[in-house]
Amino acid sequence: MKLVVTEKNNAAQRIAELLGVKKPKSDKVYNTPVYRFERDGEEWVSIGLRGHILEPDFVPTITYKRNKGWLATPDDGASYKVDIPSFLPKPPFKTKRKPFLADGVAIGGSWKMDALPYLVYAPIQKNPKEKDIIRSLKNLAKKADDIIIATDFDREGELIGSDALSCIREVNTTAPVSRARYSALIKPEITHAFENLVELDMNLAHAGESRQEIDLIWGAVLTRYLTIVKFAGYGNVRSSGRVQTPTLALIVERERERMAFVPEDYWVIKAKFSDGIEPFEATHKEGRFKTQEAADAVMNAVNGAQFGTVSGIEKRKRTVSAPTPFNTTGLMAAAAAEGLSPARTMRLAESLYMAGYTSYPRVDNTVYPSSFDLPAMVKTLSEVPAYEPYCRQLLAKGTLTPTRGKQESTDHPPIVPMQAASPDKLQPAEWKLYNLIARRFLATLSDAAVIEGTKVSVDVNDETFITRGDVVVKPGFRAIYPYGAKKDTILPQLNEGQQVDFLGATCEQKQTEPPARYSQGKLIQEMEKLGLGTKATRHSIIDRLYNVKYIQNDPIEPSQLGIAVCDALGRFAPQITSPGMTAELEKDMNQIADGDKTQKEVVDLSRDILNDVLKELMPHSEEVASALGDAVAADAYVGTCPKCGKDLQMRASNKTKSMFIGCSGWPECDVTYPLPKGKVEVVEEKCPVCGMPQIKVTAFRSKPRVQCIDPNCDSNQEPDVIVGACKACAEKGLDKKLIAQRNPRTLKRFIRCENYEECGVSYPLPQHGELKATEEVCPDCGAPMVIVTTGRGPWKLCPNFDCPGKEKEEGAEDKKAPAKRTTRKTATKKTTRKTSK
DNA sequence: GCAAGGTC
Repeated sequence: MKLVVTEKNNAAQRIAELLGVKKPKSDKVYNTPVYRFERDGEEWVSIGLRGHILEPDFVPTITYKRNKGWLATPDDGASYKVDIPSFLPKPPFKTKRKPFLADGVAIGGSWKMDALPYLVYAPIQKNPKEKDIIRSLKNLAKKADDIIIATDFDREGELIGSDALSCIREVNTTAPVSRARYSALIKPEITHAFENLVELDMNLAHAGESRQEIDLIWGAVLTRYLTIVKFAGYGNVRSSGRVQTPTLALIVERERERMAFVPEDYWVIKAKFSDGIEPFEATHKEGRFKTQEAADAVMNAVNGAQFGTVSGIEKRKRTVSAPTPFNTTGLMAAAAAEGLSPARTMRLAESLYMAGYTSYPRVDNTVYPSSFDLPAMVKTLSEVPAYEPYCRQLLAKGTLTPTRGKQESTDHPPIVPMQAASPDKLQPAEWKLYNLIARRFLATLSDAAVIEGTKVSVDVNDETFITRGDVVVKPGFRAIYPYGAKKDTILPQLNEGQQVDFLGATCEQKQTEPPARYSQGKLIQEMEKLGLGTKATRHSIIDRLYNVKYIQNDPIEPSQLGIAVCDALGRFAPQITSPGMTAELEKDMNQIADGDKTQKEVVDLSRDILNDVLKELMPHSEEVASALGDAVAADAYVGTCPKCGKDLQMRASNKTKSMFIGCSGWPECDVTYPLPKGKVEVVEEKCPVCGMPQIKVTAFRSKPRVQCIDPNCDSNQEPDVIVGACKACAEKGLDKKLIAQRNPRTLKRFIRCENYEECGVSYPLPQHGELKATEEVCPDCGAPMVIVTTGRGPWKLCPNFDCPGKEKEEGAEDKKAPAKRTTRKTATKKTTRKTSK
């Protein structure tokens, strides 16, 4: 039996389909899907892994024996000798604190300062990460006479394959192993790869493994250092890493530029004209006036004028080149403009690739390989009706000359369509992305677009105003690729010397703007430029920075903590804050892949460098600790406590983890304020009514609002509203009112009967928006209807969560989307939207 | 409780 090992399940299935003479049989081995098929009269089976199935970690314990030296004791297997440099003390250790190292030394899992120098040199073992898959793999491997590693064709793929092989070798030491290399899951590629099998490139796998080890060692040592130097409780990890820290540094650097920026005033003058048919606007030719005097002089000069004269019309044609082939970043940027986030785009691209519609989505290359049969690919796309006429035009041109991007590599071709698709075969979002990729491909084979720009000058009392218009005269690639194209701005038909009505001018004062903060999309592009992370990981790196609270908001700004971490590492561990470390690592990995260096050489050197870094960092621990402490306090700072004068801070409840504002003088001072649901930011302006700090609250899908933190402040008082009579009490002959009110402590708004103690009638209410009573009662349950007016307009709703009318609606919805039992809150929301006018 | 890299 021949065993094919792929990186993921979908690839295993697809390869089985493409290689098998008949449809492959889906089977399961210990819950892992496998695919059995027949080829050349032989039995084959393919299994997909789940990316990396092994994970590196430190050996948990090392031991020092007087006569043997340092020994590592891995989780499984015999202990072996370790090179711990002689400058590190041997036990028994003399430290000021309790001796932390005894004969059996826990280093791998130790979060103690004293252990860090040893951690730098701790040996690394590989632990199983996907136990189920490993079990299935071994089970199949026992029976295999031939093993073909068919993981993705890149460095990590080679590593994943070699990890799989080491698992296989534990149960099968003899079966020959070969490697299939392919860069698209299509028949010609796959058959070619399996008819031209090569060897697994162990050097390349070792290059990948050194990346894993260096990332782990540096990441773990620096993360543990930052976390314990100023321990802030479990769940408060201060992380650092080869990719995330330089990325953070980019954000911090941009913030510094913004802080150093001195804005300058300038003035812009715009004038309105009309040719008698339609109005148009023009800007004074000066553009930005540096002084108000200069601007005023122009305003005075044109003041009272009735007419302007068209003093010049310039027409100039310019060409816009066809776009270059898509690599991952190019695709993400173009898709972002169509409303698909980077993460979503990659998910969709992966599934299109898996289904064989498009080529491998994780590429840097932007140059088509010469092996591409471009006319054949265009012919394939002409099966899509919407592209057919354009494809015919392209093919009629004869030779097709594609555009080329700046990045050229041979690992994968740029992202291109592999077969025709149609909107009914794909999910809407998949089709959207396929459409983008297919049209982009056709665009790269097309002529440039020609655009005619018109510049019109209009003089008013010797002051010249200018307006511009654009019209496409030869669409070229624009005919098939409308993305990112500006709409034509068409000017009225004007002639030189023509008189037009002058409808007045306005002068606007503006200020020059500091460099903009990064958006997530821009940051990803910047990371790519610097070689930070991979196409598959950049988005998750940014997420990580959000999670450890180094950065906030979008566009991204650093927190004080983020700035402090960056400063501390920049001073004492500059290697980790610069993208240079990644560049060095890339070089080293290439040398390992080429056989010019060994994995051990590279990793050992990296350990020595980290050792030097740690020697810088450790003596400055107090400094770093206080800088981090101050930064955390600054991030949490809300204002001054009215009772004791200490700082009010954002805090998380120990029990519920929910946020509130509390005094830093606790437990001596017990001042607290509740926080409403949603995203909360402290604003600088104090409450105009009571002078307390204010917060900006952005609740889910609503506009932000600013409010005083003190629930008892007059600005937060909302009169109780009588919304109707209590039906339950009325049935008992009592005349009781239902009152909409807020809990003074939690600020939660709800409706309650004034006789609540006895009847227990209460209804939930939306927390925001102005509330009004109505005369109506709900036809389904008799509860009083209310109107809530938010930024999105007024809604009329029945507040009763258990209203039978809601059951009806939910029931109707359940048929369409079953098993969506929503929480109380969202259920209320859903219905309120429905019943809105 | 760490990293970054795969994949889901």
